[in-house]
Amino acid sequence: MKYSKATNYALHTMLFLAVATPNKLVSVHQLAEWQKVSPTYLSKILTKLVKEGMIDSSSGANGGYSLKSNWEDISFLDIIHAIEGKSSLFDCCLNEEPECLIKQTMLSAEEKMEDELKSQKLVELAKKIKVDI
Amino acid sequence: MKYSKATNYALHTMLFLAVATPNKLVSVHQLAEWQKVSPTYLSKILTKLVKEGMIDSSSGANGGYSLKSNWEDISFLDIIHAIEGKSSLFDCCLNEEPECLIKQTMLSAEEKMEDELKSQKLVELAKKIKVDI
DNA sequence: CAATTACAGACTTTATATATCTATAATAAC
DNA sequence: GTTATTATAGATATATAAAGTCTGTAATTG
Ligand code: SF4
Ligand code: SF4
Repeated sequence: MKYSKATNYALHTMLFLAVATPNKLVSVHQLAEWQKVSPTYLSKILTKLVKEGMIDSSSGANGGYSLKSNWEDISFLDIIHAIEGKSSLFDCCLNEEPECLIKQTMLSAEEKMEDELKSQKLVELAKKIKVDI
Repeated sequence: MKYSKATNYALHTMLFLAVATPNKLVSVHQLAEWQKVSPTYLSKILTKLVKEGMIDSSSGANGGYSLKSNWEDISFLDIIHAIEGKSSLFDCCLNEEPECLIKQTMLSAEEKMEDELKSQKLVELAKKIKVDI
């Protein structure tokens, strides 16, 4: 069980947009070159973020991607959910038996991780990095 | 990102051993039939648990698997680690940059989940289930 | 010895992640 | 309006890992 590389690319891209160029448009070409990944593949990933309403895109010359105006609300969990989906990490055969203790335990542990990821806002990381620089 | 079915089988098996027959030997045949999974596949999984010192096995007629004497210390995390391995869920290209904020955030969230899984002991679940019955 | 059970390794199958290729649509610059 | 630039979509391909099978071996019991 691992986070996918796609999630990794999404997190890095979002932090890049937040730190380096909070307003300007950045092309997938730049982002892909920086992360050493193919532009078409990264494009697929970024399109998911667009559909989740986290970033804007514009076609044409000097087009690219930019954070949406409400970007300061975005958490790590939002980004991860956009790429990995929102279903539980624990799949059991039948999702009947709501009071099953195994399921409860696994879900509650997962919730602890999600709570932490939800509390980590992109904007806070971006601020810290800017101070470092 | 999902927990593997193997982890699911391991958790179910351990709880079965803890609840139903804390002392007696149970064959993989029984365990596999109960979980509707092939015996040879389940056998592979249980061998991992043997190697991690969580259960004992004995060959020969009337052989099978049983919990080890120290089984009351076993947590969910122990079982999961035995099957999924102990490496982090978050893999980034170079594991340099120890102060990287993305990595720190992901690892600390994962730690929250692991802390919860570590606090959930098999024996406590077994007790609750026995009371229910 | 014969039956039963765990263990080991090679192998196959299936599923998913990762990546590529090609074509289309939108926009800006000229 | 034409051309260059950029995002989007869908089909396809490759790589990797999970899931499961098959076969043979070792250990134990009776
Ligand atoms: S017993 Fe619980 S964990 Fe297992 S399959 Fe049923 S609901 Fe899921
Ligand atoms: S920047 Fe941080 S998260 Fe990204 S690859 Fe480097 S260490 Fe890993």
